[in-house]
Amino acid sequence: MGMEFDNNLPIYIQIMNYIKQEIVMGKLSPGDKIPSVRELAAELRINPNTVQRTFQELEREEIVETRRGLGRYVTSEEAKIMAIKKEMAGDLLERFIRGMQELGFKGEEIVDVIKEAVQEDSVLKNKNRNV
Amino acid sequence: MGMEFDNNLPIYIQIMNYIKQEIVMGKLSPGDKIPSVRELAAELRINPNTVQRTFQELEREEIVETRRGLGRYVTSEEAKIMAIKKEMAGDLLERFIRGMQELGFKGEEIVDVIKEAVQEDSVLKNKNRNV
Amino acid sequence: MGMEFDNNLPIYIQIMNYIKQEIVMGKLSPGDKIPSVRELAAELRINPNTVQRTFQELEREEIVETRRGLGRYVTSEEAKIMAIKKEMAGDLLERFIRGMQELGFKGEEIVDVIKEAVQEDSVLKNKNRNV
Amino acid sequence: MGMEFDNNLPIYIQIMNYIKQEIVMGKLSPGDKIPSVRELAAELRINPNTVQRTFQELEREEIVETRRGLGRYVTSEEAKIMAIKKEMAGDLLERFIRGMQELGFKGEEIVDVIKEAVQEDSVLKNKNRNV
DNA sequence: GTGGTCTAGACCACT
DNA sequence: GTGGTCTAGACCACG
Repeated sequence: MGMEFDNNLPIYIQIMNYIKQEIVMGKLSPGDKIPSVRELAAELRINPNTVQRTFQELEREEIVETRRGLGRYVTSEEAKIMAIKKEMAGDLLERFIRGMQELGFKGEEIVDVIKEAVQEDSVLKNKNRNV
Repeated sequence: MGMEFDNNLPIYIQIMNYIKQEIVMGKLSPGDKIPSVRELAAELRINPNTVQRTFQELEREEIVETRRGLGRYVTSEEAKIMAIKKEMAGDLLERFIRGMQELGFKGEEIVDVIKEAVQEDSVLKNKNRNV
Repeated sequence: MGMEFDNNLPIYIQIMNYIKQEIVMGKLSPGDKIPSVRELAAELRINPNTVQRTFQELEREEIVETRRGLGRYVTSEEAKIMAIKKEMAGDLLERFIRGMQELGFKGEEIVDVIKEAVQEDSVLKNKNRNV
Repeated sequence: MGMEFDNNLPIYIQIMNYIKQEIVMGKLSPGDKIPSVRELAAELRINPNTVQRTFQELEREEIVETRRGLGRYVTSEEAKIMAIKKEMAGDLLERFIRGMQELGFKGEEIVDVIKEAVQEDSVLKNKNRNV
C-alpha cells in the first residue's frame, strides 16, 4: 500500500477513502481482516493515533467492525457495501452536476463534456500513459 | 445574495467561488464594480477580514482589480474570464472522472450515469422549479 | 444459551451477569454443577481464557465454588444468593434514580415514569410475546 | 465546574454527560457559547485533546455547533434538546426495567421499589444529607 | 484567539 | 497481540 498524502485533506480522511475504495472495488471482501492499528501505522509511516482515528470513523459508518482482542474486520453485510458505493458515486455525481450548472452548462453540454473526456482517457490508456 | 456556508470549506473560498460563478455566468460583467469590503461583510454577516481575504485572492488570480480610491472591479479581459470558466470546469471534470474510476466505474458506465442524471434533472425541473 | 455480546462491556462481565441472573432467578440452584470452562467456551464460541476469567471472578465473589477434580458448583449458601440479588437490584436502582435526578426529574415524576413504563410493558407482553 | 472523574468511564464521555445534563437542566441554554477547548482543559486540568474529543462527539450528536474562529455554541434547536432529554431518560428507564426483570422482579414490584427509594431519598434530603 | 490535525509515547483492559 | 484512552506538545488555517 504505497501512499502519498495530499496536504489539503486530513490524512485520516485520505486513508478512509482509500480503504473504502478497496472495499468497493472488491480488493477487500466482506469479513476480511484489516491490518491492525500498529501494522498500518508502520506501513504508512504515520502515527498510530492517526490510523486509530481512521478506523474509528470507519466503524462509525459501520464499514468496519471490531472484535475485541482479535482485530478489525470489513463488515460482512454486503448490502452495506453496495450502499457505500452508491453513496460515494452519488456524492461525486451530485457535486459535479451542480458545479457544472453553476458554471452555466446545460444538461446536453455536460453529457458532451463527459463523452469527450472519457474518449480522451481511453485513448491515453491505449498508449500506456498513466501519469 | 442569501448564503449558507459549508463548514468544511473556508468561508473565503466559498465566497470566491460564488463571485467567480457570477462572473462566468455573466451576472457580473467585465468592468463591473463589485461591492466594498464593508458592504459585502455586512450583507453576509461575516468578518470584514474574511471578505478582505477573498478579494486579495481574487486579485492574485487577476479576476478582480483595484482602482485606488474608486473600488474594485471585475477584470475587463474577457479572455481571462473564459480561462477561468475552462479551469473550473476542468477541475470539476477531472475530480469526477478520477473519483468514479477509483470506485471501479468504466468510461461507458460513467457516461451512462451522467445521461441518466441529466435526464432526471430536466424532468424534475419541468415539474417543480424551486431555485 | 444463545448470546450476543455488547461491545462496550467486557465479555467476561457479561457472562458473569448472565450466570448471576440464572442463579437469582432460580434457573440455577444452590449446589448445581455449572459447565466446564471448555464446554462453555465451545458453546459461546469464545476464548476459554475469557470463560476462565469469568469463573475466577465468580469464585472471588463466592458465588461459585470449585471442587477439585469434580468441577464448579453454585454456592450452597442461600443467604449469599439473596445478598447478590439485593446488591444487583440496589445497583440498578441507585444508578437509575441518580441518572433521572441529574436530568432534572423529581421523585414523583420518576414514580410516574416507571408506572407508565410498567403498564405499557405488560400491555405489550399480552399482545405479542417474542422473547 | 468542580469535577472528579470515575476511572471506569472514559473522561471524554463523563464530560459529555455532564454537558448534556447542564443543557437538559437549563443551566446552558440554546445558543449559549460553551468554553473553548483550551479553557475547559485548563479548568478541568486535563489534556486539550481530551476536551477536543468531547466536543467532537457532542457535535456529531448535533448538540453543539462550531462557528469557525469564533467558538462552539449549544445548538439553538430547542426540539433537539427535548429529544436528548427524552433519549437519555428512555435509556435509563429501559436499562433499569430490563435489569430488574432479568433479576425476576415483576412490574408491580418494580414500582414499589421505586416508591420506597424515592421516599427515603426525600426523607434524607429533609435532613440535609447530601453524601 | 479559535478549532483541527498530527506526532510521540505511554498505560490499560481484553482475548 | 489487539484496540481504547490519555497526556504532552506542536503546527496550521481560519476569522
